Amino acid sequence: MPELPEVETIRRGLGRIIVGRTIGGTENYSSPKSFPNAAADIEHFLLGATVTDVRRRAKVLLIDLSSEYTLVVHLKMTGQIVWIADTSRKASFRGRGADGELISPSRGGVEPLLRYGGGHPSDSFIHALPDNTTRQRLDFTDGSHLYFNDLRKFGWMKLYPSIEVPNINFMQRVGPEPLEDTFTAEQFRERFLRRKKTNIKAALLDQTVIAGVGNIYADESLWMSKIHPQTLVGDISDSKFDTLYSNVRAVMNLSIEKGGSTDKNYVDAEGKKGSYLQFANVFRREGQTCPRHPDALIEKIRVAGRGTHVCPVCQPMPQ
DNA sequence: CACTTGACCTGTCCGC
DNA sequence: TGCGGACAGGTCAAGT
Repeated sequence: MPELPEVETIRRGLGRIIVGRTIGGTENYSSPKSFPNAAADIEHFLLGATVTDVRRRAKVLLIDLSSEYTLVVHLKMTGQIVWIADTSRKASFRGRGADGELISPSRGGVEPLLRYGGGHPSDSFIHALPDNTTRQRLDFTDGSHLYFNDLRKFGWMKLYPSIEVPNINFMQRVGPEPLEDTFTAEQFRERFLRRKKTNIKAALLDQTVIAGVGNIYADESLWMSKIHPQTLVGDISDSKFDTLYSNVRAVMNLSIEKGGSTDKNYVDAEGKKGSYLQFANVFRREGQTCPRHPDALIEKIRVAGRGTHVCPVCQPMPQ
């Protein structure tokens, strides 16, 4: 689920909320894979530690602790990290999501707190946590909680000594951050040209080429750039690469501005949905007209084993 | 080595 | 309404 903009949105929210809070307890909900550290490590390096920073690399969240350990979190497809205030106060919560949609207290709920999501967007709701997707709970000493929820159990969180984080296999292999000011169009093109014989969609999804692009932003940036997803990397001109470079960055920056994309499961650190999909041009819009070509209908095809959305007119199939 | 496919999980949706 | 199969935003291991 979460791609770079979603993880970045969570990072910003968590950074505002949990830095300075101290972890007093934790509980696993029958899913050892979701938090596989040994009990002794949890005891020594998690409990009693204070959060000092929340960082992001690619789609991975890095929660730094005063114990000089870092809680590394990968949400994979359906993971959520949701902070809930002191439940003993049973405060009702009412506010607006990033898309302006009213968040109302759950019907008759005893603890109408912040979790939002699951199910269809039109019947979004808030209910108390934990729920049946909760895999781990962290308890702060001020009475607030951080829930790690993950329907499909692909995601995980794991404690590493902070100094070891750069040596994790994924961190060694992952490509540069595409939104960094120092990342240039030339570097972008050079990285992709190491994958000349694969199609551009597979290359965009390959985290060792550049970091952070997933299925949504791959389809959106290719549509903006008028490139068919099955085009071989080696067949793309330098000027098209410049266009794609700009559009990958534009699409992900816009999504961060909109609080990310919520299709089914994604919520930010406060349980709110993102609104980027309202601005999407092709993703999940098969059968609708292309914004550039009122006569053309967006198609859904399969590329690199993934559902892929294209306009057959502005993204003509390579021969 | 470059590239593709299947596996990891659970839930939902679609066609018969 | 029930049932089987395909599919879902990510990554790795194992295969060609």
